[in-house]
Amino acid sequence: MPELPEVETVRTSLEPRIVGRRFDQVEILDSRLTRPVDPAEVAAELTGERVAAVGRRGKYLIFRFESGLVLLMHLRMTGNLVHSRNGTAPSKPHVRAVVRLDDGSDVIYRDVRRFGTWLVLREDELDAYLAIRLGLEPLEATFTARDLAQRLSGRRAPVKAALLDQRTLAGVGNIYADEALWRARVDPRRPAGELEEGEIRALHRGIRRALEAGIARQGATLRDYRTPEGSAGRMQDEFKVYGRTAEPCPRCGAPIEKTRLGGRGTWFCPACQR
DNA sequence: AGGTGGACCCGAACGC
DNA sequence: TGCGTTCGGGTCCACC
Repeated sequence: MPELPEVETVRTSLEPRIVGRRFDQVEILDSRLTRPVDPAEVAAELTGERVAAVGRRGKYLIFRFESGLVLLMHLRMTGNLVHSRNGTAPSKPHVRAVVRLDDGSDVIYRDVRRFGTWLVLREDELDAYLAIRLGLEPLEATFTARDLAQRLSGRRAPVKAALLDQRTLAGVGNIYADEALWRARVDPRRPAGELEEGEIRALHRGIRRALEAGIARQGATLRDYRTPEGSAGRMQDEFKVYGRTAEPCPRCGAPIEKTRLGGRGTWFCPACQR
């Protein structure tokens, strides 16, 4: 599932391949992708646009065009971008859109579960759209433990549920939430507002370290995620707790437990996460 | 008002 | 073997 590290890896890989290129042809094969907007309308808007920059905010990819148009893309769970230099779009299953660039290469969007979204906005609409959905960027230098404390204070929801809320901070999903809480030695079931100052600092550090580790390994490939060059990430080999039911905690050796929190599978060490 | 659970999807894993 | 059921997860939305 693409979370911040996976989306950042996609952004980094795509940037040199797409900046300066023009969208020559745009084919949108699944109307769910642009719903409620007609896919033909979106394809027409994007055709002829030249890419000025590829950005990221939380789990969103942001394609900025020279005209001031913006394509805001969310991969959700199984969305996947492939860059094909030869141009020939590989006849793979679940292709939902194809963009032919002016150098003859193709950007292919695949999505098994069809949850991903493409939204076209004007540059001046972007900040407002993102501001109501997303909190601070956890890897920005301006994101401090104090900011985290402020976002968590007074909240009775389990701290993991608060981390999954994208308005608390942007980009942490189910995997990195569990990994960050393990690093911070914090029990995911604790009410967010009851964490002490030292625990907040540890959590702040744990979030950043977990996300940085994910970026350094080009994300985690469990099933669908691939970089645009088609390679798998390696972060799944470094998971401390995620998906490791009954395996020994890498820190204290106690068996990892699985529970359910906020409707999601949650893995933690019952001995050293307090 | 903040918190929670279901809907949206579909392939894989599981159970009988 | 084969079929039906369950699972999973990001975001939105309805409902407490």
